[in-house]
Amino acid sequence: MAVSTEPPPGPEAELPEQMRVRRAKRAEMLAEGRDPYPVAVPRTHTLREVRAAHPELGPDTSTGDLVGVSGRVMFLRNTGKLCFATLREGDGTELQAMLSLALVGAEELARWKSTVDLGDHVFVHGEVITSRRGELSVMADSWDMAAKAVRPLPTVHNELSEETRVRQRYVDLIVRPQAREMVQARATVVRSLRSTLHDRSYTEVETPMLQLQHGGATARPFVTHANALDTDLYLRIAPELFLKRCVVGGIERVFEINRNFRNEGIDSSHSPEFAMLEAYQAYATYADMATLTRELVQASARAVFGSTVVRHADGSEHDLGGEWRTVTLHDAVSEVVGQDVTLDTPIEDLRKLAATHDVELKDSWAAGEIVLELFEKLVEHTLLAPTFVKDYPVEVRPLTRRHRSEPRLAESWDLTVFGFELATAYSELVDPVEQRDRLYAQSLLAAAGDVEAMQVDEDFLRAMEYGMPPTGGMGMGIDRLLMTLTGLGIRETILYPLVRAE
RNA sequence: GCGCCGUUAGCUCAAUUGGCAGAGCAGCUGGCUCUUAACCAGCGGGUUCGGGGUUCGAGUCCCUGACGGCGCACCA
Repeated sequence: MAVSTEPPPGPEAELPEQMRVRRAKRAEMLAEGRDPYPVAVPRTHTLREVRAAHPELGPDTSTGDLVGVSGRVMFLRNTGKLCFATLREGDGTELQAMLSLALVGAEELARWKSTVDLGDHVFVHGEVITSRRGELSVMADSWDMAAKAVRPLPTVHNELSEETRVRQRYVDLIVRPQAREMVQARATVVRSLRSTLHDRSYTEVETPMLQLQHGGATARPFVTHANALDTDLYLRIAPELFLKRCVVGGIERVFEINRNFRNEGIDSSHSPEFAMLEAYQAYATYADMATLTRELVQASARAVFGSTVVRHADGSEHDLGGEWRTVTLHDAVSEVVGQDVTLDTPIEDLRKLAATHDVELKDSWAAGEIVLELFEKLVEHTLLAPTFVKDYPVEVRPLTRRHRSEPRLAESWDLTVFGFELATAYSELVDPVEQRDRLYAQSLLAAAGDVEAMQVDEDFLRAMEYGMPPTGGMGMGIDRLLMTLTGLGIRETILYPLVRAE
């Protein structure tokens, strides 16, 4: 084998051909004294502004308007003496640029052809015209690089693989309009939620995400460490206990929109970090919170779609308008199994029912837990229209106030839409003595090894002892609200979902 | 955590029983003054996810690891 006279292969030599070519073009520009990354370009109009100023021009028209525009090159069509490029700016607006030999001269035209690649940001100055085909364009009298891309854009005409979309969301945003739309939809929804709550005299607060004790939900937390305090801290699984402290303190309508962290399974509807709205209202009950929740969701739909009719990615339309169905847990199960299931149904009958429907049960389960399991396995996925499922057995809502007329039930509901849980609410437990008993029971579970059980938060109990007014509380997943509105998976609604290291 | 499927050019994907790794777009060279995923002619581009094995010969078969998808379990 001959000895190579080439320099030893370095990182440059190992780059794909297309990246070497683009880096060479960048180097060429520098060698010619041209900056491939100028600090500014003399832009006078956005592409959108140019389009807005000339909405209806016929083919082959000159306007006399001189503009300086810039954008990312999305398509290139070079002929011998006339070049076309489609420029695009951040909001997706596109405008054609044209460069002709007659106007820019041979040297500048050649420089365009040899240095501009798909994906580059370019600046073009010239007259606003329409082409013979009627395409609104800027006919260049000069052009410059605004920012050279050294990595090739993926083919615009193929769908990116789901993994690339998630891992390289910036590329997804460049090539896929729906990705940009999701970002806007999410921002619109969050703005709408805040607006609806502010209209109802709610106060927004921010409570700790790093907590000494985790509570407010049953879930496995992430653990981290504070060096200054030499103590372990938990990333919060819910803001609930701090928001309730706010209610004790007199912030009688309070909400927070922020991230929770749960160290649990990851799938198409679960992310380890997820955005949540929690709202608490003094002198409200779970029924009031149902009305609030419906209004929040419907206002969000109107903010995004201009109507309560939501359009899913598959093209289907669903109307979330009007009143929503409310059904008790037991009635929901009764309907689907075709026989009456009530609080008085003997546990043996429930077990038989589970067996007939191939629902596996744990031996330790009480009647309420079996009914809930029947609901989750047989009913939940069938509830497509928004449905409040209410009045859960106390066994499965250990921290909730008892129902005012049936002590075996808790005043709580889950809102199910398109087969998954979107929100949950309670008439909150405010008796500090009972609260202490229940948290103590949880702590015994924790001591016995239940990683999801709550700890006894003495400061929270102290707050409760000062007296918390009757209060309704509600929690809603923001990501899931976006899923409800768009029909997409949770990883599509989160800009940068957690992914394993490459 | 368990099971099944997958990973091939910059991107999206092919490759028959184990027998010369291909296509479209993108790139490079040349041509073209009205293109719209332009067109015409030509050319280059690969650690077939990593490691090990079987075989005359492995993208293909076996073992192992990484990553991903789906299902189950857990959960909102």
